[in-house]
Amino acid sequence: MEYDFRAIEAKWQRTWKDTDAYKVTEDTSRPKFYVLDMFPYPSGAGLHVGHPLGYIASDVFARYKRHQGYNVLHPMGYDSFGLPAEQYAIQTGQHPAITTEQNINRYREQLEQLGFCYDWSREVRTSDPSYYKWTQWIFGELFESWYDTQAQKARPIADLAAAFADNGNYNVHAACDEGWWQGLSFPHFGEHFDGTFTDTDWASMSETEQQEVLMCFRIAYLADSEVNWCPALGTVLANDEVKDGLSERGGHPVVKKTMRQWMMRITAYADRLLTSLDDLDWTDSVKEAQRHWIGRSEGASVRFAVATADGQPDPSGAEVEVFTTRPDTLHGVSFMVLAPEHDLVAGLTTDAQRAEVEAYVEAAGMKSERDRQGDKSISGVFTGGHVVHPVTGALVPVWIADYVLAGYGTGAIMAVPAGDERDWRFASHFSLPIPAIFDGVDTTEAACTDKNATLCHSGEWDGMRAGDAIPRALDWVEAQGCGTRKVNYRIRDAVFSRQRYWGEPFPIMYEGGIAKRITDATVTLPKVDAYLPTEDGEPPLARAAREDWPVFRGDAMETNTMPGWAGSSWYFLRYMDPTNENAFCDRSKSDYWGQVDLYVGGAEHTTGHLLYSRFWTKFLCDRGHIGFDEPFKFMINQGMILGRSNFVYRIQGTNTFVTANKRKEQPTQRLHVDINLVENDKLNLDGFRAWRPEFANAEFILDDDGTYTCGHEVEKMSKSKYNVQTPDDLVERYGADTLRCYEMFLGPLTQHKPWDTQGISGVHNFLRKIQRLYTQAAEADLPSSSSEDALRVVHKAIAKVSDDLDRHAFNTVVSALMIAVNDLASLQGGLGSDALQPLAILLSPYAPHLAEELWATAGGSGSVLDASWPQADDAFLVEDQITYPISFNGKVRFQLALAASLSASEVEAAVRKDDRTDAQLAGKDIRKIIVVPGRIVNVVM
RNA sequence: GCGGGUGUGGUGAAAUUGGUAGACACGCCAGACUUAGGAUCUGGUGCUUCGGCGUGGGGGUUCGAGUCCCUCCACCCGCACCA
Repeated sequence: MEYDFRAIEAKWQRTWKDTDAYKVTEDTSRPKFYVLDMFPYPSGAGLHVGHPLGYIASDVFARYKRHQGYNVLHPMGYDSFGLPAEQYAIQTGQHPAITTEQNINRYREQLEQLGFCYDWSREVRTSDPSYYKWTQWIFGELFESWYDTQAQKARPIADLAAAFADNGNYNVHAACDEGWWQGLSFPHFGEHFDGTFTDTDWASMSETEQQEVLMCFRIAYLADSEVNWCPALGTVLANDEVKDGLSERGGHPVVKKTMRQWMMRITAYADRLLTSLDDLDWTDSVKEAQRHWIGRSEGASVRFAVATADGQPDPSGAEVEVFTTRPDTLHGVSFMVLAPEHDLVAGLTTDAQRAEVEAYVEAAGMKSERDRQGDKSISGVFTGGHVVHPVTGALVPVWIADYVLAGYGTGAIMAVPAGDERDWRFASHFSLPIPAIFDGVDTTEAACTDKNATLCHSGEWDGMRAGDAIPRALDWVEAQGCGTRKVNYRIRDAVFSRQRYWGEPFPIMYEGGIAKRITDATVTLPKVDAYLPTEDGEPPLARAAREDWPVFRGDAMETNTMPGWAGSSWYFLRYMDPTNENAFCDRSKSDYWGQVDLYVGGAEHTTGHLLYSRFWTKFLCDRGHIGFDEPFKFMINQGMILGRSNFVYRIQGTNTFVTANKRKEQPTQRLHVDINLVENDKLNLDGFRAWRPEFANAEFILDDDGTYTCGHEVEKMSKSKYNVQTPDDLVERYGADTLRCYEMFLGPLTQHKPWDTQGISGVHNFLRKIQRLYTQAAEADLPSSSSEDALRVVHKAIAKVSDDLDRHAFNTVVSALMIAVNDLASLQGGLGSDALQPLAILLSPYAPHLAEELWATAGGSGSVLDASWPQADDAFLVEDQITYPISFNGKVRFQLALAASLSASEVEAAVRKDDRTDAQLAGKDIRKIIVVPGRIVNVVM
């Protein structure tokens, strides 16, 4: 009987739909399991075979867990705000919602034909108002919270206002920017204000002033931040869109512009984001990326007094603060370097140096961040100013250079050329002194960064190992009052505003210049006449008049939108309670479903996503909205499926194409050819001529057997390389079950691997073969008990498949099933329902449609979906005889079948007795015999 | 430069704790059935000078190493002047 996959798959997909087979609800009587895929951005191109790889793996696992009795949550949705739909809208005027809807429909169709066990009733779309209503709500909560650094958690902003009213900010430990009060100009905050205020001060402030103070402490806050502004294009550009101060597209001038932006105080969570990584079951590479992004380093903040012209500490108390991880090298400081943007540059610069310094600062300002980072050449300018060395009292010249970044640490460094490679290069380039501070190490040719070096010329630290001197130096610096211990982070607060249309509007209105949260309605996107920013640089939403806004409050609405990561930072929670209109997710539901037990997605571009969703999860936990503070307990990153491109070779200047085997005979041009015109690297000549008009009269130089062999190469799948394989074609030809099994069979999930359509036939044959087994058994009236040999095969498979799935080895499961089927086929009968029913269950995570069919054939009742996962019976796994490989000095020479019950010494005796042993010894003595019971025997001669 | 990873037949790969390297497939070769099917079945298929040699190269530990240690090389990914 034919394997009619089309009929089978259509039938079961209909049945599942009709019976709501994949609908899940909370059920406290059963353990839960949450399997999540990284939801896709629905692009216009649809899915290619690479996309479903992770979805198939998670689907297999979800089904496996269901068989094991878990209540499995396995949802799917769309990250549907994004740039491509907006760009399309700018070009065509079509509303991005329409484009998005079309793309989603296409995705849904493609996903559904693959037979995934998603509970579609839980689908979410980040661009849907019923979803982004709650993204806005979370933003509102962030806006109405501050971070208590003592309690190490977020708290309501009302608590902070109450504390201020009660006792000023004396005992308040709130995360905020250093010098948060700078930029605020209230009567109470005079020139010498140090950031501390009293309850009386607070009470004397106006409403507006109080709000301005509170804004400095909110977790979601407004602040001035520098962006790349391109007036000609009327838009803000990302750093990588700017080259040499000009826009990459069009070559228009770009200027740095300070804009008021929404920010997220993720820095408050830096330490928790770092430490809780240890408990996550993620790959080291992903965790390392998180650690690097957070970039924690321990050291000291050291203050150098600014020197007056006569070399005395400036009486105004002006100081340059630097961050260093190597306070032990303090005696090696021979100069100081400030970032060109540093506040004190102007003040330190002497008149003689002013022109040169200003030119350098201006040039640095013109360069984009990216160019500055890409340029490794050494440049810098002496300011003419000096600071006083806190230990030696010596004058230290101050330079500016763009290798010092304004955005990291304090934007200033103490340069120790003997102990730092960059400082060393700078010193030798400008012929600055390189004081020797390491005993017996010549630092005239290179810096010494080894912490095992011994210090010298370093006062009381002489003779100490540098690494050991660090804590001493920290104590010393603190005792002297010229510095403090400090932990520095690389991570910056995240800019949360985008000047885009197709994103979440902020639930924020302005009243008297004060930003206020809108709580009485969902702010939906207004109608606009174009999706571009306005000419004076306002975001697209600023095009909307008051009446264009479905919800308008206050004097003005916030016109920025949220960045792409807003909606994806919490979507895993919405799946738990997708239609709740009163909460983002009911606490009882998030308590039940809890953390994601298995998160599957690509490792590319996930560092930010993971960081932000971890941040929001911790915040929601702090505020009591959920009961856990890490979203994804365990994560697998699937590898990319690469395309296999085919090439034809055109002889230069002709319309003649030469087969790959003969192309070396003349100069040729290599052209991508559509893989659909190639079978087994042989070109379909007629198809090629019909492919494009210019090839209609193509001539060919063929192989001697009359065929045209194409060249091939493994590359990323892309339309322009004509190597895209869609799942649709393959489902049509082989069925979803075959495609599912094949994608898993291809190789380890986490590895990148090339797609090879040829191999799919092997998996397809396997499914046909297994169906034949069942039909034959059914024709033999399906006995209830099978032969012992058959049961051995099945129980071996049960053990292997269960074990492999438990360690997420998805590829070897298919092999194990193939082996079982091959073995059963060669038994020629003896198959009954006690073998065939468990086998159908083993198959069902991979080939759910066929498994349903086989389950029914094998006399199973109901759907296979809820059949309990079979247990391997040890009685069928133990062998009574073991064929030992007998090796001599590690080389296997013959096999010896022995009873499995024999002890090691009995095995040894049997080996000694065997005639073949004597032959191998050839007169030599046996020094030792190693017996590994059940495994191997090694005779040492 | 730093961090992470990978390296095994013609190809995708397997080998879970150190115990017969190459399972399972693709491809290829030969044959059968048939005559044109994207069909099915059977057998073979790491290399070999038939002694052996083989998991990127070299060294080590071990009775025994793809697996552990040292070292070097190649490739891929991420970060990249982070003080």
